[in-house]
Amino acid sequence: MRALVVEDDARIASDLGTALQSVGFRVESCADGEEAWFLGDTEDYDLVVLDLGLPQVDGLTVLKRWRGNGRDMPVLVLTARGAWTERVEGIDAGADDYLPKPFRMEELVARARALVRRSAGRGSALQEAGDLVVDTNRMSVSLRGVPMSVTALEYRLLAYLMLHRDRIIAPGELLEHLYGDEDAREANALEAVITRLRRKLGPGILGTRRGFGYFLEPPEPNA
Amino acid sequence: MRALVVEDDARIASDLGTALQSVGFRVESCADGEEAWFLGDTEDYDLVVLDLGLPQVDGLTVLKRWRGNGRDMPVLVLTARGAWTERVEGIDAGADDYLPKPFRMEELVARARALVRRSAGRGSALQEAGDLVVDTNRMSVSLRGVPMSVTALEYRLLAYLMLHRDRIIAPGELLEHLYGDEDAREANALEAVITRLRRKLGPGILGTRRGFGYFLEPPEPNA
DNA sequence: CAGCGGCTGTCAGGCCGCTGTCAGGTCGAA
DNA sequence: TTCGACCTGACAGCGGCCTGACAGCCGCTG
Repeated sequence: MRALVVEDDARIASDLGTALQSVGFRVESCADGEEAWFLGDTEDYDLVVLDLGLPQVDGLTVLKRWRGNGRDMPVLVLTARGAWTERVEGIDAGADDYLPKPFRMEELVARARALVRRSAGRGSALQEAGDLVVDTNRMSVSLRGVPMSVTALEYRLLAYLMLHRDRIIAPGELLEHLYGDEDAREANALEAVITRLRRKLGPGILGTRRGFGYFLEPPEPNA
Repeated sequence: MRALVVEDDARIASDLGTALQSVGFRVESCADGEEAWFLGDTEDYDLVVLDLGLPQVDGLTVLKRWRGNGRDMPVLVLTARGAWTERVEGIDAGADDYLPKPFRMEELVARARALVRRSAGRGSALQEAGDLVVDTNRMSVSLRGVPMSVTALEYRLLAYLMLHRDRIIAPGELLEHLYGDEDAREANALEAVITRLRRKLGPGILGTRRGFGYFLEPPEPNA
């Protein structure tokens, strides 16, 4: 999961970053609206946490621009306390959820995860695809009801494929998701993870489309 | 367990603090409504003890603000004796329990623990997970029916794992709940506690998921 | 005040599982 | 058949985690 934190208060931004990281997000952040607008428009995030009071360009303006350009990632807006009018404007601008400042980090995390799940079209902590079940609470995976042990990296890979099980994920996107671009790895690192995962999962689960990327096989209609 | 005491009388606040600490709470306190409102909104408490007569902002107002912001932690309100109108207002504001001043410390402690248990969705003071039983009344732990002695820190760690036994707890979250962020410790401090606990508990109770965190092993299905 | 013992954080050392890299091998597409 | 994308077994390094030792702190005791 890739998250963008747009927040000009360095301390809050840092807290947000660590909180989101601790539940599996890879977090990037920026402090002003201009950069936020650029990043949100060019990069692909699974979640954006957006503070409204920003230097240069107001958060609401940024949000409107994104939506105007057809960007539909879930956006969680941080509003000032009691700023009732901001909420209404936020709704119009296309925010997905709100949190008044100051807020509890746990609540933000809970809402963030709910947003991501909702945006993927599922509401449960248990995500299923065919024989595969991923429990985001226990961070565990089970296959045909049998729990299996996966490493941290394997888990993140599986969870990401699970969330986007309706499309094919390019290797570059997976590398981006697993490592980020600051400490990038060779493509072979990803292939190694895939191989190890397949050894555990068995055939017919994790598929490849040569030249395109990886995907989770749809459940068998028979049996 | 983390508790916030909101009380402007320094002596009462001090007594409350020691009483709650003696039954296992990590206590923070503040003396005016403004700070209380901020703390209750930003920090995560398992219990709040709230006096209504406060400088700056009235306790009821603080409580209403919390609830208005969706904070649902259990709040125990201290009312002046015979001020039954305050109770009615308190109910509307969203208090969970009341205690008229002056009160006996034992009663407050009992109600406080009952509140915490209720909010955790477990009605009993006895929490069980497999062979392990934690008695939050006596602050005692027993293993396979045999009582065992644990230190204060070990107890708090166990009680927290017990309360969240359905998921994996990241080391950062445990550090946060054992120490708070104001006097943070290195991760190794937590590891030391874990090691000492495991030495007492024996194998198969306190598990590790490398890269994720710690958890209580589910009970053995076989006898 | 000195001594003592329990509790706990820090340090240093070590183990071992995880993971990236490498060197091939395999397979599909044109 | 050729090329390149992809797979895979082996291996080494890293780092998460564990643990024994030690010292500081604190309450208790004489």
